Amino acid sequence: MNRVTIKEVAARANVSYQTVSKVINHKVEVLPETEERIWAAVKELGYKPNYTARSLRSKRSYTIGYTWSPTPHGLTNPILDQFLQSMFHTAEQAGYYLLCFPFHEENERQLQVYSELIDTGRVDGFILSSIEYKDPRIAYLLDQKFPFVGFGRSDDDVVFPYIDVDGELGVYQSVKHLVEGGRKKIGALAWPEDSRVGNNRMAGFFLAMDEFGLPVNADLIARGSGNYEFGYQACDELLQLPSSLRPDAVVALNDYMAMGAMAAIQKQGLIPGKEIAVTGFDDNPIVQYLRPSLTTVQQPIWDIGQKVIEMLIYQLNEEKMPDPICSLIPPKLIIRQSSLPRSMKGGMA
Amino acid sequence: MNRVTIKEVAARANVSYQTVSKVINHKVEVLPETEERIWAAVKELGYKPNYTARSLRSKRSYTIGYTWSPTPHGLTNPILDQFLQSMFHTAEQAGYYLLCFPFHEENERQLQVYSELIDTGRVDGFILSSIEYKDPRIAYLLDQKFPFVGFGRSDDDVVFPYIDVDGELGVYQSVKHLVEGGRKKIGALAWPEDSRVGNNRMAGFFLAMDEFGLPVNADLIARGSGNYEFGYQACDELLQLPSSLRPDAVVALNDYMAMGAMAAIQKQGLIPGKEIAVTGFDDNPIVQYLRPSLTTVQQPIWDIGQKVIEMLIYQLNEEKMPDPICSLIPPKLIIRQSSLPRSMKGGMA
DNA sequence: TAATTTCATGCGAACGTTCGCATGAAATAG
DNA sequence: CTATTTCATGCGAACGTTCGCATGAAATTA
Repeated sequence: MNRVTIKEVAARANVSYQTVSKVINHKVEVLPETEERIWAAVKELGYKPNYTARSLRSKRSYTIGYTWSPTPHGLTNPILDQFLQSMFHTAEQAGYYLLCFPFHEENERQLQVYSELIDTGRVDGFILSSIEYKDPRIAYLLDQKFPFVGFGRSDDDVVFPYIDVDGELGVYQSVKHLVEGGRKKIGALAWPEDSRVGNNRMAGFFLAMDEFGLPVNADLIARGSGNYEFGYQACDELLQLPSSLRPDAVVALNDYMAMGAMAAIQKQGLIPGKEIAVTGFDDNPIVQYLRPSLTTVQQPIWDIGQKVIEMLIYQLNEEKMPDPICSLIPPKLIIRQSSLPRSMKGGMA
Repeated sequence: MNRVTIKEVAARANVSYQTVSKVINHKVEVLPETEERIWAAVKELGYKPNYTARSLRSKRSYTIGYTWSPTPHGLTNPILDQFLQSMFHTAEQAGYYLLCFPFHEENERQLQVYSELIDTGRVDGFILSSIEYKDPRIAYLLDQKFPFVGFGRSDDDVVFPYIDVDGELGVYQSVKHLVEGGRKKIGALAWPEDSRVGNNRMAGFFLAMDEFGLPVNADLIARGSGNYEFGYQACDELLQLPSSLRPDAVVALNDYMAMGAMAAIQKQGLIPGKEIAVTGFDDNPIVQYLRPSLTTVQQPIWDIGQKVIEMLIYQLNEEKMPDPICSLIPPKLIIRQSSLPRSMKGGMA
């Protein structure tokens, strides 16, 4: 339990301890002979530099702070595990670790934790997710000039480093795929209009509808909490519409709503992917097993976790903003059975 | 960005900085008047003690290390988010944060990371999960006398602090419930015999079968990787058995296998919960939405995360093992449609 | 009134590094 | 052969705390 210090290494290598420090940190060239002696001593004694002392002197904690909004009850976060693991791995390679702390819904309390971590010197930077419009954390960190990188965007006029999935493109691809399958009356299951992520994804819906010359019918767009129940209920209501209005496809902004929609369709004795196509978003592993399996949009989570950390570490090392300061990652449409093309007969009618 | 130090506080309060330290840490009694002056200065300057300096001197990092085995591809970990959040909250209340680091499958590399964190003084203790038989981390940490608490057990003869879900009780309850519903030929979908968690849960199966006087038929017990595909395939094979042998209920050791089993049953034109009952384990939020909804065993994850942290902090503060050194938490059987009682006619036959 | 105890606060040192400059020997130049 | 440069290493200080003991004044006791 008694730790080896740099002085013991120095004594064994017959140099001053400061020289050991410099050699270890590659701050100076010494005689090959000396260097060898030092490394030998390090190895023989099993010396590992004390993190705290190093951190105190160099004013770097080699620690990255992260918190995220907990999954609402009744859902699981399909990307959390992979996102965290990819960040841990990328950070470790650069000699960093992640400090995870609780998420507080209340803005003031939330900021308190961030400022605590900054003022006590526990972290060198933050990764932000669960970002919304007017996110107070972004204003605060920009004001403090404290390094951070977001997974996701905030308001368009706020400039900060982030990586985001191109949700617009993802939904655009979904709609395009549906149209190519002969679908014409396309509905959507979305979040409320104050959802940053939701609006981004819906932009792809509107763009595609416009591009393919399809009318957007406001009655076919339902907004609510993005869970299974809402998807079920909203889709059930769509199915009550007179057959002239009833959608032949439903784009859901996440997989849970899509699963709810599929259940509602099946309850009516219809088959998702036949009478009514359904698409989701996220590619929750479970959806490949549904009957029919769900067409959805997959986000390259591992890449995102990696990039987000790399961007932050760039900021820490170079002390300037990354260039480009932000980037969008294209997601991938995974086509399955829930969006089979409309039979030719129907498509030509 | 210039941080306030304890000396500035001292200057403003007209005392020595050491006195400020003592007052802040409640190490000494001073005149109420002086104390007031100090706290006022702290507040006015917004002083937050530098974590690194404090940590260097007091040899405590106020940090807890944690890593976990990443979810295999095609699955999501239904309890990860809640487990982490509950630990973060509990730790925060005691002034601790969690340091999360990557999981390495290879034993030696894995231990390297643990020893690195210990030797550099980055953490005061660990929480362990994904524990298996002969877990090298446990041997190592016990040998180093480094504080840790496990979520889960290892070999029976290894004594260390842990909290575990009573998987045996959970499966026992499942079987009991099935028997009470008139089921007699009960099969199981399990992990391989080298799975610590699996064997614990299966113990409940055997206990219940024995207690209710039902024969255990080895042909009705399938073992494999606990995913959807295995559940599907194994159950499909059970359904091929001649009707005299075919099970009227299947106990799966997790929800994914249960979902696979339900799909296999449905493929045969049968209804889970009618001809063949199915139960799972974990209460993945999704299973309440399946048709039929899945009977399963729910683990009180929030409580476990809390307890595990409390046990560790007890060790850190008291410098002795918690008493009792380990405890089992009873899980809760959630009864849904996949395990409806056999119709009386069938039950009496 | 002198000796002792109590109380409130101060002081020096230490935790284990990194940083910037100093130093002395060897090598090169004039 | 002296003056200068280069090279390898050493040295003192600092980072911002906490810790243990010292100190001096006030309060108590004899």
